[in-house]
Amino acid sequence: MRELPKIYDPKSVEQKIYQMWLDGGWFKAERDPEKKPFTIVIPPPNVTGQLHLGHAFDDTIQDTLIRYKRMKGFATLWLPGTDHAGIATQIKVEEQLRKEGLTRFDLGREKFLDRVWEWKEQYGSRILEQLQTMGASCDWSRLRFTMDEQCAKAVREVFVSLYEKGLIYKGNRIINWCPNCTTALSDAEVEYAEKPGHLWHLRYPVKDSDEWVIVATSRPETMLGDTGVCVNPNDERYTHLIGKTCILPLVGREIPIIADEYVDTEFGTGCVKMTPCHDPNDFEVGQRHGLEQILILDNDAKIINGGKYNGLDRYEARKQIVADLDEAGYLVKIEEHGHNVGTCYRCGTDVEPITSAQWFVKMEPLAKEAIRVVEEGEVKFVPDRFSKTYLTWMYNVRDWCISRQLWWGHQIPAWYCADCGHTTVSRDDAAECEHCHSKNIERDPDVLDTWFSSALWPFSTLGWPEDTEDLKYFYPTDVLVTGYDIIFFWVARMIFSGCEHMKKPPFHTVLIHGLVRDSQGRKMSKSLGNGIDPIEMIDQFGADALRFNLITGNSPGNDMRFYVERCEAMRNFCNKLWNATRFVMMNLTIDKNELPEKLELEDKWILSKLNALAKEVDTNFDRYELGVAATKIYDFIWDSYCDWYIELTKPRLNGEDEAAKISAQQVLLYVLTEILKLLHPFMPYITEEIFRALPHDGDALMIQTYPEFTDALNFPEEEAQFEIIMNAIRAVRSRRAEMNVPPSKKPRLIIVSPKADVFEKGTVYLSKLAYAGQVEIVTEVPADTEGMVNVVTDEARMFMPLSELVDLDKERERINREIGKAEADLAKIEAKLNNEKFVSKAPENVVAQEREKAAKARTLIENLKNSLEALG
RNA sequence: GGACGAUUAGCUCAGCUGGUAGAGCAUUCGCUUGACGUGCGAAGGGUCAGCGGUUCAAGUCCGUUAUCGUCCACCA
Repeated sequence: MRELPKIYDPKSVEQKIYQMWLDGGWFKAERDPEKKPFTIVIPPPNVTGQLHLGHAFDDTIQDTLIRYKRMKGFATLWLPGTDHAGIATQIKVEEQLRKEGLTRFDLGREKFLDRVWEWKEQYGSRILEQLQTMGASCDWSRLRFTMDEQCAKAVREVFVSLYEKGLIYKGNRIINWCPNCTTALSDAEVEYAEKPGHLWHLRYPVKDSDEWVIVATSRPETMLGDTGVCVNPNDERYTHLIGKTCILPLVGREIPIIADEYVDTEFGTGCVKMTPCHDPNDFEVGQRHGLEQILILDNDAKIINGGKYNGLDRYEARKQIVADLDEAGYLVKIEEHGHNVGTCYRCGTDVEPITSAQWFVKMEPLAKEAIRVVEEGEVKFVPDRFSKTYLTWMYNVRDWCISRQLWWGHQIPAWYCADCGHTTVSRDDAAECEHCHSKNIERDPDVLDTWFSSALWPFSTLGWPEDTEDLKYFYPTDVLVTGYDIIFFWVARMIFSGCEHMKKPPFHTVLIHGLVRDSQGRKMSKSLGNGIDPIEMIDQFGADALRFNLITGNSPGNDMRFYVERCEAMRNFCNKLWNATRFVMMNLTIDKNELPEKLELEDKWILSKLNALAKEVDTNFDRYELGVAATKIYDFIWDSYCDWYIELTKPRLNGEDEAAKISAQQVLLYVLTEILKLLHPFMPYITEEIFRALPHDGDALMIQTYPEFTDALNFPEEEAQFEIIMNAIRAVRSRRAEMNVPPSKKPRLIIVSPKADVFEKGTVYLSKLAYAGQVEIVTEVPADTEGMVNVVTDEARMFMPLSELVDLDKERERINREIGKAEADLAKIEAKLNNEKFVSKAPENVVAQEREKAAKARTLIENLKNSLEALG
């Protein structure tokens, strides 16, 4: 038998164990027709990223589920991979280039992409290695990347088939433009921030008249692109102006005054300047009224088509234009006005609405099925409230802008003919225009939104569009685990993509978790410098401790604060389990894990509790209540097994009776082994390491069968009996603590109880755990108890001859206090039982429970009163 | 403007389908108790945000108010 060190050292264990799992090949998913599949695809982390606590949390949940299902006999596949993360990665490589004094344009597209691939080769596996330190049991043989050949094929197929169905189109529409990333963004990629601003009131003279209109704007510089002024048709102030024109100040352009219901008569002046190229609403109005479109900002948000302002940055232009308007007398007033500014979710730059030719996915037809599968429960969100979030979004979803003016990504498979103008969209790279067969064609330089390829992840990773064996066996996947922050980006798009291309939603459950925040509840971020590195936590406390910290103490969908102290507490728990094992091992003479024929009362108690635990844990897993399950296992190990059961076996282990010694070992070993199985999905490393050290069957703990409830080990009667003894022990300990009696002092303990037979079985426990010298069980109160310390429960009266410590007055006072409390309790219970409605309407077992409580309370009171009397 | 979440012990949070509250940390007291002081035993501490309702019974269900937070939409 191996000797274990006194303190558990995760560092010396984790790598070794992980290697052992890899060598065993147990992560590798096998398609087994005899088994049910259970599949999770990982939310692919950015290939250039580093593991942060959010990943650690997400991945711990997934690994726990996968390990549980694996032990439950499912053919499990946890498919790992990384995301090419278009903008994020491109920015990183461009930063690197900048240090060399280069831009991507200096290199050119091809060379730049080579550099990105180089970067990917260099850093792309870092996050995966970090994932491994967490203990992730991914099938690394199926590792995928959103830019690998297989995924590219899927992307191409999806793009072309959607195009053929008319669900992808190119259009000149208003989109969100990030001037820093110089690309279009989807609506989902814009974050809104409330910022203080102003409302400038500008005077636009009406042509051939002394009149003018005053428009209010928060973006005066966009006036350069104004092609109209709009009022509400029912606004009597302005009806006479409708159809007239005004002269745009500074520019001199003549622009029409139009009427549209869109204008709110209550807001501002009731007159709105129309800039169709740079405001989504103006764009819509402009379309309705055929307003001219004048683009006044280029890709860097500098003025174009703006005369003397050309080349100015948008904010610089604002200053100048306002100054010029003021000088020329067109500025009426400036009001303070807070407003929401859209910013780029990648770089934080203010986003500019710009009309631009981009590719879009037509969402309405796709959303229909994506709504149905959630409404009809084919896809369930846990917690359920997120289905509402999802549905609201899906109901109101607008067309998805999928083209990005980047180089890193899946290039759009569209070729434009210079001769006939036809667009060829093709699965294979086009060599000629499909319409006029001209070779004079050029490919669209843009790439697709990163989320376009992630949306296909649940089936592209399994081989689609090929009809592979993996796809047939593992699709649809089962559970998708992710944070609520990417429901729109990713979950929603996976669902409609799965429905459209696979005719089946990609998973039946979406398990949503919250964000990991710092100890003050702030989001962890680089700029705040409040991030905690999970690798550092693993280094300090072990992966198991980190995992347990993350999985407990939070509820699904809610954010959690991360406390390093909790990691420490969990590290202590590991150590506790480790030392329990040391205890078992140093007493172990058997080499086989089997239960004895004859079970003692305490054996039945612990086995029965363990059995009940297995059942509860199963239920909790079914409901995705992983934290609850983990806490129950923790409590069982620390309280039931360590603090009670191990202590209870000591008399047997140290006694003379060989058979008793063996049976204690057997139960200790059996329960410990079951504990390891129960705990393994949560704390894979330490449990596996301990399992190896114990006598065991099978190659590894991770492929053992998970414990299940069995009638054979259900002993409710014995459990209840043992609880009586435990209560007595607790009562004695409590009394002793109150009186400051040290454990070394072991007085005689006289027990008077109608349950003498139960206590008879418990004398050893009482002497061990209640520090009793000699335990005497009698049916009548002996005559000489006067002046002894009284300990009273509802099952027994106990006496300890510690008369030198007893202050009779204090003792009376204490007992009277206890009587008072017990009587108050009883009064409450009796009030309930005397309530006719309660007795008639409450379920029988509840009423019976109350009756039992009342009986116990009465006994307690009686016992206390007798004790009081006996004091004299 | 709309939706959602939170409000429980000093702090951070659990509490599943309603049956008079739990954990970790912190605090106090005691302990070389032959696995563990990263430990053991004991103790203190909560009108479960307020109000109203349903019910025999409400931290739990319903309504409402307040405070904080998140998301969505957005009127220039």
